[in-house]
Amino acid sequence: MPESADLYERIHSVVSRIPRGRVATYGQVARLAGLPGQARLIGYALSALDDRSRVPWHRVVNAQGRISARRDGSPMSILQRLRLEREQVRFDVRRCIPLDLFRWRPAQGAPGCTFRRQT
DNA sequence: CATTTGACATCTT
DNA sequence: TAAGATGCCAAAT
Repeated sequence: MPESADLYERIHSVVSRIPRGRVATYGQVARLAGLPGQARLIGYALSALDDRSRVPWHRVVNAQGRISARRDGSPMSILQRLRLEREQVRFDVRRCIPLDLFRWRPAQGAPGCTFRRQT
């Protein structure tokens, strides 16, 4: 893949791979997109999305498993929770998603599989 | 062109 | 455990 591809495009590509009923953290998406340590960019890339886009932006949460509130106070975070619950993703009383159970594990290696991701 | 801001993560008090 | 500081980068101002 060309390195010159737009960062946002790469980010959207990774987010699009998150399967239904699972979530990924901003940092995780950044790492998978080849942008280690640039978790902030993920949110910006997602906010730039069009409403018509099919990218599952709602499957991205912060490192605590919580839905990040918008600065401008837009109610999108509520829609995000609704969409996740619609996919059977559960929240605990602290409004946190148990990442142990719902975190997306790309290319879940079968036992004995010698797959390694990006060096 | 310099600053500010923003859907974060991680380290350091 | 909680609160503050820092790194990072693209867009908006």
